[in-house]
Amino acid sequence: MSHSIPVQKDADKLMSRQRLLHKGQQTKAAIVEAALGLATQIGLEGLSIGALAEVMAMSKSGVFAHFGSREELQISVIREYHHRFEQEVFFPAMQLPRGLPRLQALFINWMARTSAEIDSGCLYISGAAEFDDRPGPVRDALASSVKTWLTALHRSVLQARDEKHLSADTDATQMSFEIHGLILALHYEARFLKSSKSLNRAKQGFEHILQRYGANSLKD
Amino acid sequence: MSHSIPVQKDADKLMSRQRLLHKGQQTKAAIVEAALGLATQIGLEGLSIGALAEVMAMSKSGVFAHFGSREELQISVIREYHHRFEQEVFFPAMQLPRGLPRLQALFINWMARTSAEIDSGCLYISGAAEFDDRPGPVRDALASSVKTWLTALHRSVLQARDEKHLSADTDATQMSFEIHGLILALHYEARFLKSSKSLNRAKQGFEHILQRYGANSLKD
DNA sequence: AATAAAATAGCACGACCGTTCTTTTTTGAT
DNA sequence: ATCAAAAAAGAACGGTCGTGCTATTTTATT
Repeated sequence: MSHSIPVQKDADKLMSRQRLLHKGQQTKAAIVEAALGLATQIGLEGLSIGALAEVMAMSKSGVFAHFGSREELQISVIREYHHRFEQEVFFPAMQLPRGLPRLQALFINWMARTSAEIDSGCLYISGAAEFDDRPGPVRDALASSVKTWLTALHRSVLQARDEKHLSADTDATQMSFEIHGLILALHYEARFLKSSKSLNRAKQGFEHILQRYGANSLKD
Repeated sequence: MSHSIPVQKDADKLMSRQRLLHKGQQTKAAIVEAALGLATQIGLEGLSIGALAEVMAMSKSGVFAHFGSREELQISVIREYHHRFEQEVFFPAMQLPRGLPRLQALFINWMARTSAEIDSGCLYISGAAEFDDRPGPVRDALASSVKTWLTALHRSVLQARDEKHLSADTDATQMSFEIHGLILALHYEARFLKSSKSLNRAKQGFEHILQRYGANSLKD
């Protein structure tokens, strides 16, 4: 009440609202992080509020209140994964020049994200298997994230062609499909079959694809 | 008691034992078939005895008694899938001459099994995602089946090389890896992303791989 | 220090889970 | 037709699930 100008008052209210929600958002972020860890191990479907509460040393209802439903929790996990995928795979590659360098970086980062870490799997892959026959908002969120990423990959192939790093008749969709296959095979053989060589298999497969689509030398 | 010779009596006993177990095995087979249908839709983990009993119009305990545990039911489903995979993918291809024709048939049949049918997914793919971090007998049964099949594919590549249908320096493991990737991409994009074009993408990818590994013309 | 709001806990619910028992029905050979 | 064995049903168990409701505690502002 001691404030002189209304504008200042409104600004304070905004500030206070932010701080008011502070603690809540903080723990919610921590819950989502833990949930992401669980989901990448046992799957989005296996993710249960009870188990999550135990990990967080909280009550079930305490955890639940942050989301309002299990589906909303799952969607929050997907959004968080999307965000990390951007940070670790997409943005770093965007730093590199368009064309082959960027495309190659996307693939390398993608591989690392998919299989290099021992414990965590790829939510885009495990989630697809779980939700391919289960319509609903969770599936929609997952598919939307995946499509965003695959579109970015596709765009990067197009750019590489435009930059004359790939032959002019390159079918970008086909090439993206084949690259996607390599990642999926890497994930499958590394995570399920515990094959240690699959990272090199994927790398070499990528080389084959580059040759196939007439990639020029990187130094030109 | 009216039988004259003991040998004949023993033979009858064997017959009767077979018939004695007849009805049980019959319904068990029907249950496994229904379970396979459920598992390919909602996953091996999602498969529940209650839902299965409802589909079969039986009691939960009636269904349960045939397996003794849920894990045993899951393993039975995996065995049944393995059997059908052999029938529909492997054996038909074995009818063709060694080398490229057989390899190509394996791939074609595999594609058909994986995605052509609208409703049912591939248990080897969905199962891998579910059990890549879940040790135990179910995972073991699944991995064993998958390895048997991938080994057969690998052997077929080796034969194609031996028959001079592929270039002499063909890395069979690498080529198998790349083929596997195509199937996985097909499954992913067809089933999850509902992309109708992916079958042709996979076919063309296979052509690219054949060219890459120096496949000769099929007619020679 | 007081206060309103936000965050968390506690408790209970109905539903489904896999599994174990006991009882009934069905089967198939004599 | 008899009868033992096999198959199926029925009922109940402890457990976990997601969720709703009502306290209680914590937070951040005045």
